[in-house]
Amino acid sequence: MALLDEEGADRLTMRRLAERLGTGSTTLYWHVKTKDDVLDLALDTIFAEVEIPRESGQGWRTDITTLINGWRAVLLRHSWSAALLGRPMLGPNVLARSEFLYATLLDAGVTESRLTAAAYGLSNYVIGSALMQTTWLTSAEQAVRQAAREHLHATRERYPTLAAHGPAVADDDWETGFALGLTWLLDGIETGIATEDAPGRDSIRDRR
Amino acid sequence: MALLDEEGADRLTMRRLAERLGTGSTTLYWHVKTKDDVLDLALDTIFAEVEIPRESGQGWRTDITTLINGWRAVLLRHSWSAALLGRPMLGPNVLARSEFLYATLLDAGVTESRLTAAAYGLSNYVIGSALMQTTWLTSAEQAVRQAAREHLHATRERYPTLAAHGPAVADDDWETGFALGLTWLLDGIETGIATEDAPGRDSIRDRR
DNA sequence: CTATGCACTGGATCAATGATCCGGTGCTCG
DNA sequence: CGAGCACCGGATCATTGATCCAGTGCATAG
Repeated sequence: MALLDEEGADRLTMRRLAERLGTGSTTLYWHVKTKDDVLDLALDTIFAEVEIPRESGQGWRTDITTLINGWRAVLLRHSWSAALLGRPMLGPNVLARSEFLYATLLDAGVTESRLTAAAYGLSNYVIGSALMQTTWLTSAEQAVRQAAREHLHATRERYPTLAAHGPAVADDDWETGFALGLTWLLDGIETGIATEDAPGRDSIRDRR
Repeated sequence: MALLDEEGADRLTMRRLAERLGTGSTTLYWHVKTKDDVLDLALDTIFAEVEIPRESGQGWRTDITTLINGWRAVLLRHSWSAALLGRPMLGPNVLARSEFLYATLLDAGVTESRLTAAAYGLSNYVIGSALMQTTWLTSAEQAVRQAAREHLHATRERYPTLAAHGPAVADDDWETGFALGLTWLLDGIETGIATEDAPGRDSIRDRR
């Protein structure tokens, strides 16, 4: 984790990791089958940092917002993690957060027909956002971002709108933008609860 | 592109690519600086397949929906692409689509304060969705998916909700789920147009 | 017709890296 | 005290991205 946080995913080598641990590189293979296992373990480990709201009594929107924001914060704090999300996440910590997400949505009255859409929508939004942001903050460090801005400026007659109302730059833009999109998704989910439009099927709330 | 489509990103080697092109591996480095350039070029190439709606007259929601759906379709068609999205996308084709997105939103009356949020929200949502879906459809092929289902079933007392209302399996689930989340985002964006809540700032529509 | 220059090619080669083989090493428990 | 086992690591291999440099063929100038 320390090695990943400090130098990024591409600088993680079995040899470097072993050196960091004060051991031989081949020793690692006694504890781990492949390097991918190391990444899978690291990825699941950071999810333990995401606090699960318990019995907050603030309502499902608040709970889910807390979870999603915490998820995003962790992904951004460990900037190497977002690029690794393209692998199956089946670790216990990831599953525990998913369990909470599903349970909270279900408890809030989200119909099963919309349940996966809601859970996946929220997850995908976080993943995409974190991936996009870390792409521009870390892999660029400054060189690529500068080059991007210059390139946009140089070709501004071809992409006038993009050059004028360019992509986010300040940190606040990322924050408020993410929060805004999250409320849109939550509003949509909430509307699905109030207005049940799946005919012939009782809502969960009615069954209680 | 053919090599990537057939065998995936991890099987793309400079040697294999050269062999496929009937040339020596080192020859490639005359035309391309690094392997990353190849990936960047490939990534921008597939964006050319996304058709930009032109003068449809169907309204901004239809146009944007068409663009986003086309974007998603391309990412899914080339299943290697989603995992590569964690790199700066500055190719002309990508920029052209972004330009259209920004311009359409702006023309629809989205205030500048919400413009980046809307554009990024939509983009991030597509990226996250495509990444998630391709992760489960390709990298698993079947083995991982099967293992995941068994694992969920084996530990169902720990994750009861997740096991009962498990993640999407059928193709239709992905489609409808994505469409649903997209409408939520669009609804949120549309609400921002109708109800202007940024005090002291005129909406673009008012200035016309 | 020839010479010059240049776009382009590819075999040899290097360094880094993931992974395996296999012979140790030290601790524990009977 | 000795057997068994969890654990270690040097040597080694195959793969891969990338570079060096000696060509090769073609077009154009003289």
